[in-house]
Amino acid sequence: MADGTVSKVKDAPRNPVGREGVLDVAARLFREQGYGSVSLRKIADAAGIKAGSIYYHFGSKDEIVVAILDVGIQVVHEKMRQAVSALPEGTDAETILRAAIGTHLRALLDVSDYTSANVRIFGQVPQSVRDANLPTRRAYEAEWDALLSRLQERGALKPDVDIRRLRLMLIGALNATLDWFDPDRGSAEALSRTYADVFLNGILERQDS
Amino acid sequence: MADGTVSKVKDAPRNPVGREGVLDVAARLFREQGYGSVSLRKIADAAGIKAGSIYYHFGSKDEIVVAILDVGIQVVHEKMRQAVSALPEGTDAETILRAAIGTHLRALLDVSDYTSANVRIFGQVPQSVRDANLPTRRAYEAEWDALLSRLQERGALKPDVDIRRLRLMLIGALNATLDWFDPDRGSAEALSRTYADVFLNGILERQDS
DNA sequence: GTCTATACAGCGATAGAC
DNA sequence: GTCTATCGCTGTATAGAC
Repeated sequence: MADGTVSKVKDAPRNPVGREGVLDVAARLFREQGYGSVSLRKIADAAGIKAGSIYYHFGSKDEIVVAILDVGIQVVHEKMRQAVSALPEGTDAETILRAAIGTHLRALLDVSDYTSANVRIFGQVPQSVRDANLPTRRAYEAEWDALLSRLQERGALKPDVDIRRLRLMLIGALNATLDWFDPDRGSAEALSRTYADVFLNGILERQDS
Repeated sequence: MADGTVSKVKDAPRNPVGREGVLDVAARLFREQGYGSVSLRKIADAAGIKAGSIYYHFGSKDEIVVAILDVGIQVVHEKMRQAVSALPEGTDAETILRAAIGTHLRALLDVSDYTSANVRIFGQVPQSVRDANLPTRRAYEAEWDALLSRLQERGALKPDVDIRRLRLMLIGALNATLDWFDPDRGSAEALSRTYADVFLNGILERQDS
């Protein structure tokens, strides 16, 4: 207080929103309402600025959307990689898969508006925006394919399942939870356990033993 | 030709499109492009009429969408019920589930623009439209819940899985195929077999035996 | 970095002729 | 049953002041 910097006490809530602030607000709105229902005016309103001001930070609406889509994948990719590589060498396949599934599902349902916005609106945005997000997606998909291939090669997964198809089924099933997940009915953590149970062992009661 | 009816030979391709024709065209466009990208002008163009003419058949755009959503569920519901009830009494649980899964997936990927449009755009339409479609959806969901409960009661399914959650997981996973299914990489029929394999028995290689 | 003001396109919807 | 013409609204985007 007694140093050289000026501490503004009044007008405190009027600090600049900035590029980050716009992105955070936009990601939340896209997650909640989808692509078509969220206009630049709505984003500006929620951020506490005027619509025209957005163009100081971004060249177009598409530029905002691409940024959000990329961050959404990067967040879940990074968390998934860390969760798996944090496991001790020689960890069994079941534990590895449960970690990967749990991390993806928590990023989607608990952690990141960017990841959930990506899953929610990817199918709604213009083709050019989807194309811009593709390299980032491919990298995350490759991470999953590498993980699943490793497990299949060491004999932990059934040998006849195509890895690409398995990854599409798994990620697709997890992402679909966004449409109906309700934290009041159970945590993302508990849900991820159920998904792992079903994918790993199936739903049929086995009559052997 | 020699009877009392007049057979117009000229102007043959100019027959009226009608309510059905508009719905068919709209369902195809919604399936292909999503809700936000399909305007009444696009629908009219594809149907070979002018935008204003649509209002002779429908009171609003929402009315078109609700009609398509309802038909989409009714088609897959009816086919699923028929496929299951066509099986002889005493059919084993695995066969029943494979029939239900296969029917749902074929309706979605092969048979009906209405069903695929429903899955594609349901999350994009206004709340009022979603609400209008809810009763129809509930009926289909109840059909699945009844089927799964029957199988669980007769001891064919693991006893600890919540039926509602299992249905959400199953239908969600199947519907997600719409985002990536490519007939050039394999038929819907083959895909449904893989889904049944995974859901029934899981992906882990079993070390017993 | 944000504001005001505005241009311009496309949307759903309506009215009346044929 | 379809056409033409048009209205009002909302969207993205731009220009220039502060």
